[in-house]
Amino acid sequence: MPASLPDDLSRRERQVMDILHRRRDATVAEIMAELPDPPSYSAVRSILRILVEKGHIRHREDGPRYVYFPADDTSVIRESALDHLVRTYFGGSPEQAVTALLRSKDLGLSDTDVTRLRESIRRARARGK
Amino acid sequence: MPASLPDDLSRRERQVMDILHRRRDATVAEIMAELPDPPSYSAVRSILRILVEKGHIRHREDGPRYVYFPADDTSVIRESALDHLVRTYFGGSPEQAVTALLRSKDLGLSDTDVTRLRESIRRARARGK
DNA sequence: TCATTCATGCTGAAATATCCGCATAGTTGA
DNA sequence: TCAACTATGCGGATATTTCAGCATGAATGA
Repeated sequence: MPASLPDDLSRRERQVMDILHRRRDATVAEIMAELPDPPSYSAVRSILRILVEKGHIRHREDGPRYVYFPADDTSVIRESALDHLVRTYFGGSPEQAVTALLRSKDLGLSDTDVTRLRESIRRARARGK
Repeated sequence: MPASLPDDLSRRERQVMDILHRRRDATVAEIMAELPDPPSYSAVRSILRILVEKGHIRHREDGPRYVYFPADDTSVIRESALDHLVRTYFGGSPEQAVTALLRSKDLGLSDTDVTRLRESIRRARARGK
């Protein structure tokens, strides 16, 4: 289960994996363009080669070039990422994480809305337990 | 804004930062105990020294020993981590992330509950916009 | 008191990651 | 056709990370 081994990734490797998760797939040139402080084309390909060896990504051929993409199932990886985030930054409490998300700028909810939703979650949870 | 520069962290450094965020603070021995495939005491202290130099952590003295803790404000770091997660794994949509969280095992909500809550969020959001 | 224990500061070596260049092969268009 | 362009495969140099050992000083307890 490679998804549960984030310790297996170096700095650059993690950057590349993030890009591939964001985009779903990408060519070498596209990855290079998105990398912070971009190294040479060859350097990017070296990293990709290593990621393939480690089994984190795969590639298909699109005409003359390769298109790389994450090897593991997206939903599994998402769950793993969420779990890690909740445990690391929110004391293992998904509720706290939800609350923080509800306050996200992009959602544009009022304080009243957030309070109300939190209450709904609390009730639903009490009911289930 | 060090919190927005996760690219500044090597593998071991990231592992240590995760531990410190989970625990809020820790001694060298405690960190060593939690590290996967633990290196020597000296090695851990080297990493801590680097993290201090980079400004990511600080320490206070507790009797004869140091207690290390993250240098940056927790709420800021949480927000930054959430933002990164949402952009990387959920197409920049906080709603999708919330939904995934609501389905979290630990919350124990039924499908009906989740659907209902999602609907509430959608409505609240439409109202606000 | 004073030996033991446990802490830190520092330094350098080993392991790993990062990066680039060269050789080669396929594609494209004049 | 064939020159220019753009791929990939591979090999190795450089830079960074990771690690451990030694010197030193404070706390501890017999």
